[in-house]
Amino acid sequence: MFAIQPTSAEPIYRQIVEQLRRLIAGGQLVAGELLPSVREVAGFHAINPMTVSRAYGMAETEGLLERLRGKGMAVAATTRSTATQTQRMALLEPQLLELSRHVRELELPADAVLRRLGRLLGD
Amino acid sequence: MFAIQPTSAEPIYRQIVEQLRRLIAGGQLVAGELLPSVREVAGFHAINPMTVSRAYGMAETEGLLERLRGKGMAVAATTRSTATQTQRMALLEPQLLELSRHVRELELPADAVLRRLGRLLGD
DNA sequence: CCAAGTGTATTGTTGTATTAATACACATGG
DNA sequence: CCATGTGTATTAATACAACAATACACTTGG
Repeated sequence: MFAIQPTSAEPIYRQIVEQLRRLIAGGQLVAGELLPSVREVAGFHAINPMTVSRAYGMAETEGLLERLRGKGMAVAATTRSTATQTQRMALLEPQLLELSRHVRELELPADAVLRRLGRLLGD
Repeated sequence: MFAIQPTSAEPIYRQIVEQLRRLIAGGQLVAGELLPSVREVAGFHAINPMTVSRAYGMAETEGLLERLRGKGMAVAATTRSTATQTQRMALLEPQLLELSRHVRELELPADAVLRRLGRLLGD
């Protein structure tokens, strides 16, 4: 039901869109699957329904979702259920670049960072 | 002279503050060192002097910088020149946590991510 | 058929964040 | 001494996010 942090600086509607991008690319949401309704999500997180609608609308424009009139929003059929690993890695690239810039500014040794990340990734 | 991207969603003043935090913690800016003046930075990047001043002001409040009246801003003397590696790693932690959440959502294998990051870090 | 469920367009309001424009107080240093 | 350099207080302009309250078009399912 989406991990939303209403306090974050990241706008809520964008948190939802970006999460949709990753969950669909990763295959945790499969083509045709019906999403929780705008009012469900809004009620659960105590946010405005229009905020969720906005996120869904952007995801539709992006081709991630499609609107089933009267039923709700579903994962678009045109989306190949799971993107290739290379495609999924590409979604991570900007974040990795920013991270490595920060590592350099902090003058941290690469292996220490890699060890810590490895542990976080459950390895 | 700071790496600023005026187009980024990240506010300019915060880009500066966070960069100061890392450069000081990493030891690339040493205690007592004089920073480029507000107008120098603003002119160089074609941004408003007040934006730079705001960043400097916040860094002073945070104890990173101190104001030398009539001369400018300098790296605070109280700052131990270089933080311990553990302290520097802590500054990276939030970013690592967000990254690992995205990796899970994308269902990417840990070793692929670690290999890519390793390459970006110059191995 | 029709109540109840979809998403959404519309309008207005509120609160906040960011940046800009301007003018000011102050210290330096030849 | 005073031109020149600091940083900054103040005010305003702009944009954006989120909320609120409706009303609407549509489909489903009993």
